[in-house]
Order: sequence, then structure tokens, then C-alpha cells
Amino acid sequence: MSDPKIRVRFAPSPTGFLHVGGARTALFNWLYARKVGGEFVLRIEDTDQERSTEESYAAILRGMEWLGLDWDEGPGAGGDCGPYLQSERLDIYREHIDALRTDGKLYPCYCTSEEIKGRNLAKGEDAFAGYDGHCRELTTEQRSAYEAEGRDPSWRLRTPDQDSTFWYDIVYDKKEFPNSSLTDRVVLKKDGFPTYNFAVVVDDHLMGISHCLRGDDHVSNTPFQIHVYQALGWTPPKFGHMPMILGPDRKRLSKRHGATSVEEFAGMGYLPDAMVNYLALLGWSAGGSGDEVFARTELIKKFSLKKVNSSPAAFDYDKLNHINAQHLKRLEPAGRLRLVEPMLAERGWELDPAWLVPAATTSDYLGRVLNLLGGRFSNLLRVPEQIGFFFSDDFAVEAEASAEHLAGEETKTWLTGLAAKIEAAAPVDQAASVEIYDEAVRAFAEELDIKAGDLIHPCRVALTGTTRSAGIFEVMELIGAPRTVARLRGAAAQ
RNA sequence: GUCCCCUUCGUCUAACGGUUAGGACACCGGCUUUUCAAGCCGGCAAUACGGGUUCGAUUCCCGUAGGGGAUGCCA
Repeated sequence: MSDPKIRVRFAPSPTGFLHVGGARTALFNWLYARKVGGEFVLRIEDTDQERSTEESYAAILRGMEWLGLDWDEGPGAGGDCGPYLQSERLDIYREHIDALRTDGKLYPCYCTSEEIKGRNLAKGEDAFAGYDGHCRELTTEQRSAYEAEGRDPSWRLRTPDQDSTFWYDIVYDKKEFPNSSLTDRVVLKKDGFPTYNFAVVVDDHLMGISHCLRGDDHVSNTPFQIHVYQALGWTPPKFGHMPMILGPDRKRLSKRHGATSVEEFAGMGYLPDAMVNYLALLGWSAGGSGDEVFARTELIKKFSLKKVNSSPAAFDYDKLNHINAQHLKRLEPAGRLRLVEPMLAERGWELDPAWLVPAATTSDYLGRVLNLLGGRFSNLLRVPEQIGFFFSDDFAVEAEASAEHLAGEETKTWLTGLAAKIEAAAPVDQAASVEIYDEAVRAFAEELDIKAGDLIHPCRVALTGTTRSAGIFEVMELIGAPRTVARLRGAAAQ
């Protein structure tokens, strides 16, 4: 109660779509905030003028919304610490840059990155060996000389060479870097924009962020940022670095592994809840043994930063598919209906009273169909093909199924005979029940002296076009006697 | 090159220094049977390697190997 407010943030840069790695980082922040009753801030880090785009910004918001990760402060949500776009906070950064400059903690650097690389190479070092401190101790005359050449400086923070910098990471525990391995990084670019490493510190501090939870790729930025906090006279927040997500081959997750943006997953028929559930399982576990399929509320209840582990995790579609199927199966009938109804509208599928089925409206009918199919759905994208034959006679018949079960002349006679039996048994003006079909089929099988299955298998193909379906008598009930009879005759006539 | 990190079944992971190293996905088998799923039951499968410390290491330390990250006026 007396603890200072827990505030976390997700701070993507709008230079691409919302990547699953970023989404997972956002998710852990969100889960933590929701778990402890803290606040979740969304901030857009668009200090890279060249790469930041409006499209990307919009795509990231869409991705967050699709996942259902709502933010308490940020674009569209308001808040007392705005603006939440770094490009709109330039005067704030400028103010703190000026303060540091006045304190003599910054120095101008006139080098281009090519010059730095060139010098590293000349010294026999790797080109990426880092900044060599070339402008660190420039005299006033030297600076004037550079200025006279027309060079605009960037500004670097002077960091110590001795001792080391450490912090206690939520995930890694103690992390320590020798200061000798740190270079004086740029905090203010030539274009007047702050660098990420500066803006992130100013914003996290000014926005009252208590826990900075970010990707593992930021670990080695942290010591420099701690020096920025110190230069500004501020106390750093707690840091926690989340493990990376790798591709199935344990290489950095990239396009060649398939989908990497959350919107692609949306388009692939995954449920947001399933995606959230699966992502949470990458680098975190509820511990112990048992079920791993969690509703959002359960996830919040169970989540703990302490259980986030430090090893990178490989993305696994098999498990995602399983989690997705489980979520689809556990959906409330009303929720499932809401998801599927648009698919009907799209295809113009609706109930026809002539079918004589036990439902009054299209929605009722769909409800019964979905109820019958129940746990058979594993992916939203496959739903239309799974329910199509209930609504339309224009459904695909698998060639192999047809060849195996419908080709025989004998079979055709049976189906014709069965059609007549059903026609006789089913009322002409009302829906017939499962029992009527069941009896009709079994009685006819007995009459023919064949196994019920010998009749049932061809029926299934004739009625659904496949060899895989729910109980065939239930299917008959739901497609109705007129269509059942017609499809049996149609198959026999092939 | 330098700095940092990671390593338990194929994959995600659990395990106060003492467990027959547990669960989940995938895979295999069985049950059921009106097919396919689902479900239930069962099975296969791991502590990267080498040294220490310890009565006892998956667990602590060192090294090796493999993988990842950083080393940007990208974030």
C-alpha cells in the first residue's frame, strides 16, 4: 500500500510491425501491471527520423489492440506524463541535454562513423571495436577548427574508465560490466534528436517508470544508461531483461521462419487469447505440473516476474496450434457464434426453411452446428470448410473419399434405397430427429444384411464430402431430410 | 577483436544441494467406434562436455564447445 506506484511501459519504435518478440515483452509488462494493480504505459520511440513511419505506428497499435493489451497511458489513452511520442518531447530532452552540457558532462564529437571505423581498422582492431575517445579531450582551438570545417558536432556523455557498473536484474540477478568496456556514447545526434540511450532514460524517469522490463538485447545498453541516470542525478528503475524468442532452428526469429508479426498470426486464424497464452509460455511458466492453457484472467493471477527465466526460447507452431485449439474449444457458445457469424455473412449462407431443420433462425442453426462440431475446431481459418456443407450443397467432395466409398454399383443401389427409406420415415413438414435417421439406417442395413458401417461410410461422404465428420445421424438431423435424401440420390447418380 | 549472456527429453519447461529428474506439445500404442478429431489411459525421450567443491551436484565454482546479444549519430 505504501509502496510507490508500480509503473511499467512498452516502448516500441515504429520501424516495422509488432514483432512477436516485442509482443511478448509488451505482454510481460502488461501482465505484471495487471497482476499488481500497477499502470501500463505505451510510449513510441520514434527518434529515428529516417526509419520511423506512420504505417508502422498504426500497425503497432493495431497489434496491441488485437492482442488485447490495453494501456493506461499513451497514444489515444492520454495520461499525465505525455506526450507519449518521443518526437514530440524534443524540448524536454533539449532541456536535460543543456543541463548536462552546463555541468560539463558532455562533450562535442566531430567524428563521422566512417572516421571512427577507419581509425579502428588502422589500429588493427575490428571495425566495430567502438568509439575510441578521439574528441574526448579536444582543446578549444581544435573544436573551433572542426567548426570552421563546417562540421556539426554530436554530443557524447563522458563515462568513467575505472571500476565497474552493476545492477540487480530481475531476471539475471547481479549484472556487472567493467567501465573500461564502455564507450562514451552519443546522447544528442547531429540532427538535434536525442539517441535512444538518452531519451529512454529521460522518459522512464519523467514518466515514473518503476520497472524497466525489456528484451535481452538491451542488457549491454543498461550500464551506459545507468551512467546517464547518474549524470542527471536520478535513481534508475529496476531492470528486468526478458529472454529472446528464437526460431525453431534456434536462430534469431526472422521472416524465413514464417510469420513474425502478430498481425500475421491474426490472419492465420489464431485467437488473441491463444496467442497471449502461448507467448506467455515462452520464457515463463506457472511452475510445477499441470495444465498450460490459461484464460487471460488466470494468466494475470498466475504471472510472476520471478518465474521469468533467462534462457532464450524457440518458437514452436505445434504448441501454438494446440493452445489455439484448446482456446477455441473452451470458447463459450455465444463467443464462438460471434466469431463465426461474419463468415456466414461473407458467404451469403443462411437458413432456408425448406431444409426442415430444427432451428428457427440462421443464428439458431449456426449455434446448433457449432455445438455439434464442438471440439473439432482447431483454427478459425478452417471453420468455413468445416461447416460449409450445412449451409450449401456446393461443397467440395474429396476425390479419394468418393473413390473409396461411393464408386461401387452396389453402394449406389444402397444409397438410393436408403434415400427412399428416409423419405418414408421422415415427416414431410417438420424436422426429423436423430432417432429417425438412426433407425432408418440400421433397419435398412439389417434388411440388406450388411453392417451399419457399410452404409454409414458412404453416407458420410455423400452428405459431407469427406470421411471425417461428427456423428452422421446428428449431421442428417441438422442438414434436414430433404437435403439428406437429395444428397444420397445425387451421390448414387454419379 | 572486446564485453555480456544462455545451455534439463526434438520443443516449451519443473525440480530448498538429497526426486524412480516431474509436466506440456509433438511422436508411438491402447480404449471408444459410425469415420476423423476430441477425450481418457499408457509409452518413448533430457541434465552439452571436462574438471573441481561436497557425504551427496541438474543445482555452486572454473574451463571447453555450441548458440545468442552488444560493441551505431538503430532502437
